[in-house]
Amino acid sequence: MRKIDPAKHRARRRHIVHTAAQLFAAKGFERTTTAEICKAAGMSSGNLFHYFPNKRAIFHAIFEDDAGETGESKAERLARAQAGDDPWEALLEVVDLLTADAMDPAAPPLVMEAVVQVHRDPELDALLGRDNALEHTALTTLLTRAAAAGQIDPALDPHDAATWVQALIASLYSSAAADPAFKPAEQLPVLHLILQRFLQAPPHRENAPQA
Amino acid sequence: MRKIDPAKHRARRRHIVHTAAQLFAAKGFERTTTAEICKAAGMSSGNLFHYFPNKRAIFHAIFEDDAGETGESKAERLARAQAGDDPWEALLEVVDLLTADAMDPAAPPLVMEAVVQVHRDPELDALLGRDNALEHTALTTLLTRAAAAGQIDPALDPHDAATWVQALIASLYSSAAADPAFKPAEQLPVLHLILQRFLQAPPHRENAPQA
DNA sequence: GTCTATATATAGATAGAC
DNA sequence: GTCTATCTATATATAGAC
Repeated sequence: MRKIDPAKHRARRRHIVHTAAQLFAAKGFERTTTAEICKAAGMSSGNLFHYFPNKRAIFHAIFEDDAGETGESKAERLARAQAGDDPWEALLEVVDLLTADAMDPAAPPLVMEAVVQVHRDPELDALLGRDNALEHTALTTLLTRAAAAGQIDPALDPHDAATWVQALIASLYSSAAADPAFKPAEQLPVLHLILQRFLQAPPHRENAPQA
Repeated sequence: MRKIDPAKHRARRRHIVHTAAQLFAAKGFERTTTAEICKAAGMSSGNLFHYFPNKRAIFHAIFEDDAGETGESKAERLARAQAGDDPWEALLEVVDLLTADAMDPAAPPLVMEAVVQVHRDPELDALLGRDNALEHTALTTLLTRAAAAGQIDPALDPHDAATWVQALIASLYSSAAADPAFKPAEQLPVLHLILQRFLQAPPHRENAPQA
């Protein structure tokens, strides 16, 4: 029986998405032409549009949370990291998970491109909004648990703090995208330091600077 | 004598730039057409290109540091804020200066758009690079002085810390651009808190969480 | 599934009258 | 300085053969 081979089809899609992602990262969405994608992926225009209905769909596919052949999806890994017994340790694991992608040189420009496109593309907005909500919920839960366990400043609003943890992680991407000298891997320890000092309960102190 | 009126010419340019900025913020650079800018600015295509050689030049003009009719340029205000006697106070003033623009709803999307365009536009890269270097130098100087005055953690590398202060400020823009629920004005106190805790010398503590 | 060829649209920029 | 009219290029997407 030789119907269509869905595995082959998926692999071909992946190849297109991967090729296009490099181009989108380097040149942006609108300045990357479908002709360039075709050439880089080694196929014709007619064939490319056999796999995707339009250019935008290729961009969306970059951000879809597919599990890959071997590993878990990001949502699954997030759930697992969140499940740890020690809330502070679990928080650090989640942070590591969310910062890992920043080491891929293509990721920061792609994320910036997505932020810019999100206003003009409700479908992408929904897609990334779901991701974002998932992360925010995980962080809020962990921060609440960490506060209850006396590991962080109980005066912090967990919801606001989670938003800022996300913002700090996003800094890794935006700084890398804006400045080639900024290397996420090198800056990770500083990010950890900032998170620790921000979230930690401040002990009593005498000579604090006045804000 | 009725030569050309340079003041009128500048005002007309400003009008175009301001109009275009709103459109670029809402729809991005490439998806905003010169025809739309013409219509919104109330002029013809022929006339628009009498003021600017091309569309990109309009975008550049948004980020040029012109003093406005009345006030100082941003570089001047930065120099003044930097000159204060108390380094910590001066640092806060510089931070306030650099966060002020984030309250304008058009600014965050414009900044994101600029980050994305900077890779494809060496001229814009140079323009924003100068700005960035100016701010970084100011912050590094102040952080060095503050460390010498015992106001912040002397173990921090002033150069790295300055980079992160900039990253934290940039968070205000990128978070606002990515999430409509994020209001920079409301989040400013949290930013100050993070800066204070990050930069402050940490006193000795017993029950710190382990990183 | 893959190709070649092309329809269709729309953009940025210019020419030249007033 | 401002306009109308238009040139030229290029992009996305489709049609239809193999």
